Amino acid sequence: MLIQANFHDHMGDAVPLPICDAGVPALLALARPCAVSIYQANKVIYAQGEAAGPLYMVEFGTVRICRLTADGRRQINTFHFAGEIFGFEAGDKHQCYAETVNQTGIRVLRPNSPEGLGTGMLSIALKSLARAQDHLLVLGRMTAAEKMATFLLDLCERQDTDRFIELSMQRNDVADYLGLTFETVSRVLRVFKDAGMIRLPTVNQIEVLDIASLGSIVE
Amino acid sequence: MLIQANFHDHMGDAVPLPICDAGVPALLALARPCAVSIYQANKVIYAQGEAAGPLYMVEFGTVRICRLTADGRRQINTFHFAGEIFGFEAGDKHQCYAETVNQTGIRVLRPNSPEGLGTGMLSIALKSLARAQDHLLVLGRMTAAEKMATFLLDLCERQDTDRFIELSMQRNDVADYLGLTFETVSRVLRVFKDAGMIRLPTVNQIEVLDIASLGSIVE
DNA sequence: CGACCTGTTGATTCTGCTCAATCAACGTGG
DNA sequence: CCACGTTGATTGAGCAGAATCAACAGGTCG
Repeated sequence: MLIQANFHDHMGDAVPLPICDAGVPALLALARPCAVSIYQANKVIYAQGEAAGPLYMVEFGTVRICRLTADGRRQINTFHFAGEIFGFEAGDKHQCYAETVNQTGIRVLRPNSPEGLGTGMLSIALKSLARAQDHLLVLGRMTAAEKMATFLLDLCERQDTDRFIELSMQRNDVADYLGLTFETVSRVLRVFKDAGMIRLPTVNQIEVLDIASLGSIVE
Repeated sequence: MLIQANFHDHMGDAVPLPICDAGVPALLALARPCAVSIYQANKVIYAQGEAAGPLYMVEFGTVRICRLTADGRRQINTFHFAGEIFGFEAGDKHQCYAETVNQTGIRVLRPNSPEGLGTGMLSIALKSLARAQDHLLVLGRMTAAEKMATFLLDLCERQDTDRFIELSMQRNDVADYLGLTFETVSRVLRVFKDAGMIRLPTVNQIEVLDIASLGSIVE
């Protein structure tokens, strides 16, 4: 079991490990291979306002990219899972902050040419943009049930399963991702369960029983 | 006055004009200079699902980038004003559609190198991403008044004024941009007016009387 | 003039939030 | 081993903010 660490600790306590396996995607051959750091849960990878620089790749675990309002409300823009890349910014400062959700391995990608990773980076940035645009529709125009169904279907796709979802984040994170409260997340899951669409074997597992019905909620 | 055209007409009826002024920004010197097309209001520039290809630059007027849910609810992701560039996509198909809001001049930018506009395009894509991320926080975690105040302040910045806003879009567009109904937009504007923060000389003009108070709503 | 469109305003409804109690899982310390 | 505290999840009751439904006003165009 993971040792739950204090919430807002910084990356200083990450444990850098000299793991350098050769299985890095071809896209990223341009970057200098770097060690993987292992972070415990709820550790800050970079903070809002911090100087932006390197890119990061998730080796295992889950990362959340967040923003806060002045009075502390939080919006999670995206979750990143194994194999995904994050950390690019328009300006020279991070306007979002990145944290680990659970125990997570992160590889730093330092471009070895001054102008960055070039074409590969553009393609990744455009994918991020597409994902953000998808999410705008969800946040702006969907009901709680539609948001939740969209989220579950997205997880199914990204975890490459049509039945068993491992939920690495907790209700609070899901709520802040979908623009809801954690109570509403809980209630909607119950509705889906009562409708026979899902099962909840444990708190962190969701078994999808009727993917078609979930799909029909989103339409 | 503009001639209001039918809603979902396609770009076939755009009037291509052979205007080729030399004032194109340095960033875009890589693109073949093209003619400017003049569109009337509410014309489709590209449709959802259509093959993505060229970039577009707004010469004058306003463009909205939209998505629809299956049952017709609309989310406007961004508005684009003069000088701004839009039209890039992650895949080979447009996942959003672009329409003119009012009479608008659009220059098509066809990259003359096969891999596109390169570094310049990355920088533009990252700005779009940053804008989308800002908007996620607005849609997910702000109240109607906060959304509206954020929108007005954003318009002030982008129109480079701290008093007189020319509102090129109508209430319905603002609502679909902020994830509200047009009635709510109307009501919130009235609240701001009654509070002495703004004046509404005409339906399409907003004079900001107390920018500090607007700012304090957003915090 | 009448038809239509956009915007404003009012009345009512309802979705999702707030506040609060309870429960289960887990760890700690006597 | 059990009492206790903590944390995350569930559930309930009541409320509030925004949506919906509806009426109406002002402007434009045929």
